[in-house]
Amino acid sequence: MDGTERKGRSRSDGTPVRATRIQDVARLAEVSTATVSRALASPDRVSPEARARVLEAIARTGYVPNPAARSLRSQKTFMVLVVLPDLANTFFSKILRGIEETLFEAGYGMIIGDLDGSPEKEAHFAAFTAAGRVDGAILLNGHLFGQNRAGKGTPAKVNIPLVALCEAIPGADIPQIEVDNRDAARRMTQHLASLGHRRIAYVSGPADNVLEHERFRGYREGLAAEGLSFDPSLVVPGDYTLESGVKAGETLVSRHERPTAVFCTSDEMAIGLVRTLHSAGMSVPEDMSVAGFDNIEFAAAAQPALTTIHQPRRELGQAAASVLVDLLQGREAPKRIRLKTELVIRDSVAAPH
Amino acid sequence: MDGTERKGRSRSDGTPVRATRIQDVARLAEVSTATVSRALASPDRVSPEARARVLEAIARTGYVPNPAARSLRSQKTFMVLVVLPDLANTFFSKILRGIEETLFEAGYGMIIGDLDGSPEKEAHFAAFTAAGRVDGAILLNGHLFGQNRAGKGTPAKVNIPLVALCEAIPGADIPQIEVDNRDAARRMTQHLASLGHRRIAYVSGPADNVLEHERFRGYREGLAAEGLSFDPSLVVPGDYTLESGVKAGETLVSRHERPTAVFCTSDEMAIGLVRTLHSAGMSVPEDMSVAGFDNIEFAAAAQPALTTIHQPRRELGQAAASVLVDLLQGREAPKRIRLKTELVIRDSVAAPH
DNA sequence: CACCCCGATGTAATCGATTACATTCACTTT
DNA sequence: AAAGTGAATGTAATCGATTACATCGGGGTG
Repeated sequence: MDGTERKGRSRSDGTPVRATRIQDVARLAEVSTATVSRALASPDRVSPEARARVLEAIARTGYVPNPAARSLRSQKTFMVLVVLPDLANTFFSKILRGIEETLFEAGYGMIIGDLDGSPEKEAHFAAFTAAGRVDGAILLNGHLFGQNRAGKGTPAKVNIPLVALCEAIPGADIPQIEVDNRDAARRMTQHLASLGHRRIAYVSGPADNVLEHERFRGYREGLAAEGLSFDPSLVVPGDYTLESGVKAGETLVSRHERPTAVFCTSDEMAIGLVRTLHSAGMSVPEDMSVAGFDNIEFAAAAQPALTTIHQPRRELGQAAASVLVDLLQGREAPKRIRLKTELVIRDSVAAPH
Repeated sequence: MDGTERKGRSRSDGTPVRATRIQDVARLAEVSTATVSRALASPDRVSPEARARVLEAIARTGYVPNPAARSLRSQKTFMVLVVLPDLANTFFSKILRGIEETLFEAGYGMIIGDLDGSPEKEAHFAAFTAAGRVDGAILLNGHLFGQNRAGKGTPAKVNIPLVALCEAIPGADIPQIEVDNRDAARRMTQHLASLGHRRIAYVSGPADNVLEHERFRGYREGLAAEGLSFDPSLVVPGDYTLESGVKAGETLVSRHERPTAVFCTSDEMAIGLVRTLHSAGMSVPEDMSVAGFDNIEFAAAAQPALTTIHQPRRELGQAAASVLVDLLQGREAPKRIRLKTELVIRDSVAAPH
């Protein structure tokens, strides 16, 4: 041993081990710390021999650069924040997987911010971002960090690349990744009409939802394209939850003149609605066809298996992450990406009796 | 203006804004940086007047400490890594929510590591952890970072607090948070028996799964407690997936002497099994009772609504996070926490016909 | 041969907060 | 009154990597 302390291995006494530093590597490779750093960051700026010695030393010591130091100096964290309203919702978690995947490949880590409906948390994550703990963020919540809300104190300005995913953020000038909701709703409506349905009900999402507007527009366009007139009494309000589907079902069952088909703008609502119909002694699709939206896991397992619209969730996540990475690395990125959906035909829809 | 540059607000020209530093606050409050730091970290070590001036200056500038600098100096990141096998699985995402919640309250951020079955990613996250990017980790994957695997190079030793959640890690000396699987399985088995069922089938999880062993043990104990003998032919292999439930259903339907009740060790399998029974013209619970495990979201929405065992997922996450935070802050923490499950009685189980 | 250029490398400033150590000053103790 | 005590604060070293600038030496050019 050469007397200079600081080893990478654990000592026999209980002294806490200190990680190898760039200096240790430099000493071992008999070069300066600058050369070590360069050998890693821009290999073509050092001679092949030096590079080889450095790599050898790194392998021997198991050196890993200290991210805090690196980040302090270079103002980069290689971390991305993903903000979403509800982590427990499968719809999001599949998207998250796509995001994580792509970020991982690009060398970025993913930090999750679950808002849980709390504005306090939203503010926290905004501050978090402003503090420079992440290089960029993906927003799944349809808000821009309470930017335009009445908040206390100086609303820390967020100056890093942002990407909006799924939920559009009105008025924000950031790239948006989404599914073509209008087109999807139109296609489903036309699918129902093409089977012979004339009275097609629509169970909506929350009225203030941007997605909802698009889907509703698609529904009306679909009706028009098939020469059907729009009947406001066939629109039943919902909020994407299973419970609201149950309620919508009750509304429809109590009607004199029932629709022959119902287009629900979420699978959960469709499943709730089917349940109500069953309780009322009706069967699906014989007495009424029911279509959903999203193609969640259980759409296929439901009884009857649900005809619905598949959203490419993993791909949505990948696309958003990939746009963000482009922005982070100074490349150009499209302002808007619209992914295609797919009509998934199963058993809950049939021709009217 | 006093000539010293560096403001917190944006300049009219396009110069990128630099965040306020502790020095800016110190100057404004007319104290040293040390006093600012102390005013934040240990308020009782500075005079009330100084503290007030510092807080005032912080409020005016919107100062947020630079985490990289703080972390470099203090060797703390206030980040926790959560490693799990599949982010898209609802079972995990609800747990995640509990974790995030608790970590958030304690001031920690959550980084997600989705393994996705790739050993490469596992190694990456191990290195990630070893590099000191997080203060601790929660493992949901039943592995200890490939610690005892044949890997290339020096396997970076992980020296930070770890907590195992749900999946036990055999031989690892780290705190474990789990549900009492054995007790739960025993209770469900006894519930079925108490309704009069004598032939109770068991659809298992993967044979090498620690949880599975516990549940199987509980099943046998339940039988014994009710004076029923164990019949190996009533054990059908599964792997927790819906598809394996479908298969298990086919196996059972083809039997001469069918069981009157089936206990599936996951809800997904139970749902798949019910589907097969329906296709075979049988009805549940009239012709056969079916019970699940986990109480996933759709257990209640399934047709018939599934009798199952509820795992307190959010609480599991909270407990794990809270144990980890205790460890991180140098407090004592229990070596093992077992949360109680709940028997959820719905419609898929009834007395035999 | 003198000069310039360029690639390879080293030296040391820098990022921003924490904290060991030093200093100051008011007040108590003997 | 001298000395000691302790609270409040300041000075500057420190964490570890990056990188602007300096240096060195070899090869090409006039």
